[in-house]
Amino acid sequence: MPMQDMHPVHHECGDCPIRHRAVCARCEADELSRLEQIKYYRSYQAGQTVVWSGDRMDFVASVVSGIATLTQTMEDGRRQMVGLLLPSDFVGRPGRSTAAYDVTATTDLVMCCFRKKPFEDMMLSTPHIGQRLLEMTLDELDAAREWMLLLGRKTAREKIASLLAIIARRDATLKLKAAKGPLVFDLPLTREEMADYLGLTLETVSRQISALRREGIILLDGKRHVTIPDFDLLLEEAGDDSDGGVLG
Amino acid sequence: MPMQDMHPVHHECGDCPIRHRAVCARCEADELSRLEQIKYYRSYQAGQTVVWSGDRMDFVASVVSGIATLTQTMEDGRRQMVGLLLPSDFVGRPGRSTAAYDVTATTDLVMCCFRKKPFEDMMLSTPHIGQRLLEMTLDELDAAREWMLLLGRKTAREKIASLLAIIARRDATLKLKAAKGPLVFDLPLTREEMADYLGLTLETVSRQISALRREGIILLDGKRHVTIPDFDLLLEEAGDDSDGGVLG
DNA sequence: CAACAGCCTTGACCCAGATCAAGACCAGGA
DNA sequence: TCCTGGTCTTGATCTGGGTCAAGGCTGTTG
Repeated sequence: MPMQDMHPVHHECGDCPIRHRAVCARCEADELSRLEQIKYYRSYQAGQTVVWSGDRMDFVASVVSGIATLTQTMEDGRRQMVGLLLPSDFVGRPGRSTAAYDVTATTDLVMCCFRKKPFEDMMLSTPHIGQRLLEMTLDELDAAREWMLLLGRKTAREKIASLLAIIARRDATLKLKAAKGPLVFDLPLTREEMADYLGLTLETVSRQISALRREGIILLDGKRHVTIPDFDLLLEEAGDDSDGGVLG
Repeated sequence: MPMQDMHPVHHECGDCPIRHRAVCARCEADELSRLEQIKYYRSYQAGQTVVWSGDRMDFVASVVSGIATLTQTMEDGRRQMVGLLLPSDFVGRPGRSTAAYDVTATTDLVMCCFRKKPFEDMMLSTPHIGQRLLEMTLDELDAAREWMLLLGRKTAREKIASLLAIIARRDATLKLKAAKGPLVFDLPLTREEMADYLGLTLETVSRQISALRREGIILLDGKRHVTIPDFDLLLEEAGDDSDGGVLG
């Protein structure tokens, strides 16, 4: 086993199986080494497609670095993003052999993969992993339902504000930053990708971002670099009551 | 144990824990009797609220008969349905003590409940149940993602056609009916509830249903009784490519 | 350097679906 | 029997966001 693939039992690395760091507290060296044996890495360049909907997909994976999206496309080309995968998020479904969505790398992407069959075997023999996976899936379901409220009932302005809040919050979480003070980050999505996320056109996305900038709710440096001087102000525009975190 | 609560190991009843009939093939009499000991029934009238979002919820449950909905509401009253629960569907989240959504009975409803603590204990000692729950949650996540495509990108007409297709399909499944021939069923939702499902207003729902009726794609007897002479014709209007089942 | 390609912005106009309003239908209660 | 309230339909009008079109900005390639 190469050096960089070894780590202690209670490691904190981002490439662990199904956010493995959260499981480690109770896991055994034995489990870990079994996971080590079936894992491998894959890298993709920004814009590359990981799998197409309907393709055979014989692995599950977790995002190590970079950002990936899940999208659905109708025959006439209308697209809807249905998942946004940030580092530590899980991709793939145990018990299914073909991908249900297009998976695309929107930035350079590294994933930690597990061949499906051995992974499923491990799930059977190691209840922790299944439990952790259930927890993560339930979180994703909650996020999807928050997203449904956004798609069905929010205005364009509220949609943009919500998306910026989601990205800002997740970015702050990843950086382990304190909640207060202005938030600064780079948008990981193009205007078109944001439109696909929000059920809008890219023109509307552009217009609403310009409006928020004009009104001082966000600051823009270039097209991607965002500063949020007052997060509460942004949340007000988003129309959220609960400010529970929403993820991909 | 009262007579009506006893059943053989490979029963087919609809009130079983987390669609228990699907687990039975591999479950033991022992497990079953433990489940029997922690289960109880609750009934609600049409229109009654089961729990409000934010309320304490110390049970998980599966729908025995009738229909329930999960909805989210914004402060100004905009509502979005985020789940439609038909018989055998599961409600509640292990590991969370308050409800995240309003749960409402839209028809008379019977649920088979399990107090949360003993249910969670059982999950730990009985891997089957956790596995089955993971499977069901993944199905729900897929359904939610299909729903997101509907909310974000479909026209009003496509939304209505999709909803009718979903209800017709699930209804046929519950009745174990053959796929061919005209489908006949009663709409379990008011126009307003359909609107909340689809991210539309009730007027638009009404107009689009009228349009589909005028064009012979559906037949209406009264306001609720629907006949679909040709299911494929309906699917065409729905704009679906995959005709995989979508559920609540 | 110019030419080009991606990405983004802004304007002008249009239309699907929201909003506002009026009434139809139907079941239940007095 | 007539009310009454809930549900549904239909019409008239309005508007948020889509569509079409014309550039602007920036980085890359020759």
